[in-house]
Amino acid sequence: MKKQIIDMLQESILLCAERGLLPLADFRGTIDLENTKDSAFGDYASNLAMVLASVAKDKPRKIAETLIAQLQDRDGILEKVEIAGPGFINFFVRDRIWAALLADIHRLGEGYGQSDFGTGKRVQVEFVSANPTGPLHIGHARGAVIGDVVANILTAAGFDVLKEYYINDVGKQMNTLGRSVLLRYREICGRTIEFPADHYQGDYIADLAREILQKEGEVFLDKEEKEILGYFTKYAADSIMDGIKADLASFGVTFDNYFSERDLYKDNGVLGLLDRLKSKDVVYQEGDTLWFRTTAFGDEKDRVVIRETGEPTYFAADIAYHKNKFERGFDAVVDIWGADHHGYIPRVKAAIAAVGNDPEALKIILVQLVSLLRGGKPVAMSTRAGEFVTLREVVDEVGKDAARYNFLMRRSDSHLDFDLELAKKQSNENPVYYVQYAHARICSIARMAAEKGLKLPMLEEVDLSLLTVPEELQLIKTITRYPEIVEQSARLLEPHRFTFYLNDLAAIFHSYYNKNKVVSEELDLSRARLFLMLCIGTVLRNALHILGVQAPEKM
RNA sequence: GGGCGAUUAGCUCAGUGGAUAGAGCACUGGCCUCCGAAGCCAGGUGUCCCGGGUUCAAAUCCCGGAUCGCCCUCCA
Repeated sequence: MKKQIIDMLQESILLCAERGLLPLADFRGTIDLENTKDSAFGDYASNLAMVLASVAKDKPRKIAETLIAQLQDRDGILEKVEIAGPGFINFFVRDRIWAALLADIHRLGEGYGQSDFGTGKRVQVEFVSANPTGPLHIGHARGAVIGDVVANILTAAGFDVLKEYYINDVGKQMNTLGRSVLLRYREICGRTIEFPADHYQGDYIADLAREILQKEGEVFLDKEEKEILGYFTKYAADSIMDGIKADLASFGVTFDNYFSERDLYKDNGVLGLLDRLKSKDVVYQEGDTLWFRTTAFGDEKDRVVIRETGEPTYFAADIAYHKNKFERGFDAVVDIWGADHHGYIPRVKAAIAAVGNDPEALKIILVQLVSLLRGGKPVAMSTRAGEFVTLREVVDEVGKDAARYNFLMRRSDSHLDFDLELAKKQSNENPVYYVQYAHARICSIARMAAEKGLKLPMLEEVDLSLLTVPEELQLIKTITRYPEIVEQSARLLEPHRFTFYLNDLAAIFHSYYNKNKVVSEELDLSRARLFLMLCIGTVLRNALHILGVQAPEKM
C-alpha cells in the first residue's frame, strides 16, 4: 500500500520533469511517506513538496498541486488527495482497499508479519554470557529477554539467526570459584578456615561443597590445593552452568550454541593471533607486557593483552572471539551488554578493524540496570554478600509471561523499575494481562459464535465492505501496519516497540468491543466482524509469540 | 579532569526533522438483564533542562552550559 503510493509519487515527479512542469530532472532524493497521527490528515502524508521547494524554487503548496495533477491512480486506491498545512500531500485510501488487506492476514496466518527484509543474511546474537560463578540474578534477566526477543524479531524479518552464549570459563574468577568451594568443603568437614572477603559468599557455594562431599567423601581433605583445585573448579563451573541453562529454559530462553572461552586457547588460538598481529605492528611488546595498539583504530588508549604476569587479559580472548565470529560468516553480529560496559565498545571495534573486519557489522545493544522493587520500595541487593534476587525466584514469583513482558516495556538503554508486586497483580496496572485479555476475549467470541452455529467464516463467504464503523477501519489499519513494526524493530534492534504496539492494538480492540456487538442477528455483518476479530487475534498471537509470551484462549 | 548516556505531564516513560507532543500509573465521576468488568466512557495538566545555531519546519540535528547516572583495572 505504502509502496504503491510512493511509486505513484515517483512517477509523478518523472512526468512533471518530462513535461517541463517542474525543474526536477536531477532529483535523486528518496521519497518519504509517513503514517499520519490524525485521521483528519488522511492515511499517509508526504512532505515531498516541501522538500522539493528549494530544488524547484517555488512555493510548496504550488508544487504539491502540480504533483497531484500528475498522479496516476490506475488501481483506484485513493479516495482523495489533499494539500494541507505548509504543503503536506495527504492521501486518503478507499475503505474497501483497507478491508481487502484483511484477506492477506487471514491467508498468511502465523506467517503474517514475516518479511524478506533480512533474507539471505546471517546474524549472530550473543547475550547473557554470564560467568559460570553463580546463578543468574535479576540483572541478567533483562538482557536475556532482550537478546531472545531480538533474535525472534530478526528471524521474523527474514534473517538466519544464531543465538550464542559465551562462557567466560577462563581467568582469575574461575580459580576463585574453585577455591571458594574447596574452603567450604573443608569447613563442612570440620576444619577451621579463613574465608576471604573477595571470594564467592552465596549459599550455593556451600551447597556445591556438600554435593562433592556426598559424592566423593573426604578424599580431598588432606590433599594440596594445587592438586585438587582443578576438580573443584570444573565441578562447580559445570554444575552452575547446568543451573543457568535450566533457569533460562524456565524463562523461555534457549541458545543454539554455547561457546567456551577455553576453546579459544586451544591450538594456540589466542597467542598465535597475537603473534600474527605483532608482525603487523598492531601489537607491541613493552617490558613484560604486550599491548594492543587500539589507538590506531580510534580508542583513547592502548590496551594490555598480556599482563606482566604472563597471563592474557579478557580482552585478548575477546579479540580472538570476535574474529572467530566473523570467520563463521555472519553478515552482522549483535552483542548485548550491560550498559556499564559501554566504555569497552571502542576497544572491541578497534580489535575488529585491526584483524580486517568491518566494525560497523558489530551492533551493540546496551541494557541498563534494573531496579528491583516490591510494592514501590527498593529490594536490597548485594552481590558481594551473596544476597541477590535470582532469575529463578523472579520467574517463580511473577511467572514467565509477566516477567518477560515487563522487561520489554522500556527502551533497552533506559533504566527500568521492576516491581514484583505490580508484575504479579492481575489487574489493569499490569499491561501484560491487558494484551492477553484481548486475545482471550477474541477466542471467547469465536467460541460463543460457534455455539450459536456461526462457523468461522471463510474468506469467500465474507463481505468485508460491511466493515464501516470508524473503529473497524482503525483496527484494520492498525493490524495492516504490523509488518512495519516487525521490520522497524529489526532494523533498529528495538524490541520495546512491540509492547507499545500491542498496547495500542489491545486498547482499540477493547474500546470497539465495548461499543459494538460482533455476533448479532445480522448474519452477514456478524461474519464480517468475526473475520476481523480473527485477524486481530492472529496479529496479537504472532506478536506475543515473538515476545515469548503466551496468547491464552482463556484466562 | 576525560569519555559515554540521560533530562518530555504529579510518577514511570514513548516519540521516524513535520501539522494541535502522547501512553500507562495515580486522582474524580459514571457503565454489567446485553459476545468475559483482567474491560469501557468522561474528566487535565507541559518553559519537551537552559542558551545559541542550522532548516520552509527542531523534543528530534549542531555548538555551549547546568544537573543526574555510568565508565575511566595489567577486573570481567
